[in-house]
Amino acid sequence: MGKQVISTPVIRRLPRYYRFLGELEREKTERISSRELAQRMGLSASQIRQDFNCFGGFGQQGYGYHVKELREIIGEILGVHEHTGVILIGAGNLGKAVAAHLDFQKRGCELIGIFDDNPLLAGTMTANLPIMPMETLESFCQQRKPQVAVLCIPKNAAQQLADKLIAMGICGFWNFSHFDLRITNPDVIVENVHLGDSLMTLAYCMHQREKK
Amino acid sequence: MGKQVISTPVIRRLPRYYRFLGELEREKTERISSRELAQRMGLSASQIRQDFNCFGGFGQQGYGYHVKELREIIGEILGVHEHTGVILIGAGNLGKAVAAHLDFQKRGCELIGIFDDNPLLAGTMTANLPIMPMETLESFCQQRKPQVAVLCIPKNAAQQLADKLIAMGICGFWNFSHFDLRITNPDVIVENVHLGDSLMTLAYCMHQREKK
DNA sequence: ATTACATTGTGAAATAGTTGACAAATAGTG
DNA sequence: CACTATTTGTCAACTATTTCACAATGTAAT
Repeated sequence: MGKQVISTPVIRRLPRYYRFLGELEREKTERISSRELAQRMGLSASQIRQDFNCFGGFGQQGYGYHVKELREIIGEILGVHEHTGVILIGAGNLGKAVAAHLDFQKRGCELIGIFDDNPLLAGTMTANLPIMPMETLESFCQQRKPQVAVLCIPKNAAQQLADKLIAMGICGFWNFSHFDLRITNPDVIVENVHLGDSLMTLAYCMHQREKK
Repeated sequence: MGKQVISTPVIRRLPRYYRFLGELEREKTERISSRELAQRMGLSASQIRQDFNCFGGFGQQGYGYHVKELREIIGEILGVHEHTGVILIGAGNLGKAVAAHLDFQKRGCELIGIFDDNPLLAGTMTANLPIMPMETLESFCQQRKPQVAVLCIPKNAAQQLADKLIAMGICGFWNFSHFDLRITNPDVIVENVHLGDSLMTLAYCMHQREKK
């Protein structure tokens, strides 16, 4: 059984499965069938079976899936027990909110440093970490070797900074700047969060709705 | 030429086209071919032509597209000149950041009210708006008739609040809570922003990368 | 143990989305 | 004006993704 490549749509559904299974676990549900889970998640049962089957299939015929076991397996696939080092750059409104709002540890990441070029912020605490000046970024990366950078910076600074960060050993970006990074190195992974695009999509749908 | 339905992937690309065309306009570029735009955006030229053609095609053979004109048309399609009323609920870290960080007006929306159930926040200003107590939400909706609610609240409060908001006339949600709303009414539009899922997807890709 | 029922895993069919190819049209040039 | 180089709009081919259908297998009840 050679290792097939998992398609992007499947990967993007995994965190959602993980979330729903967490809910079920909290509700003390021990088993669930693809049909029930499908109904709850608004998917088709066959899609769920197909998805799980990409990783080998962990159900039992005539029974369904063990909620706890299934959640653990998906957690393992997602790597929730990893400790990927993450730094966050730009401690403005959004940067602080991201640092404070998300539990990185539950998601296989560890936020180990926050940087901002505003000297007034240096030393203030966010998410139990002191905000550090940009001058210290390079030596920090040499010492601690973070792999992922969260970019919460204005769009005009993004590309230049990203290039520098790659030179410092960063190989993954969680990009909140309203800018699409041009990364030539195929080993560098970029996950964009374009909040503006998301809002515009909603606005489009709202205004289409009106027309009906 | 009957009006076909535009597929979701196409719609989701529109804001990105709009963004890139804005950049080109700022660079004083007057015309662009699908080939050049494709290269810049990392898409195929044929996809770009196909996408624009959903709305009728606004290029000129042998010339390409007028940047400014094209941007205006896409802006019109997206409804950037609309004034959809938006309220934001939950003025924590994330709520404040979203309110302050995004230019709603440029995207066809108008942020007209911010609400939070913490009485200590009542009256403090965010994004030029006073934070209002939740008790005033209903009368506010009756008067101002907002259509969209941004949910920046804990996941356990989300479903109940969403139901109430629908009863108050809200028909679109921009949902930042780590919870998938169960909305039965097909006329209500939900745009989820699951930051946690996005981070997990990145984490998955990072840890797959390692294995190679 | 036997039987009836439920539910998975899976290959095949159907649907959706992307890419390729080219005729038709226009721009630009001498 | 005639000719060449571009580039769109569009149909068809291709690829990816989802859904369907059902044999195989296990559960649960008697």
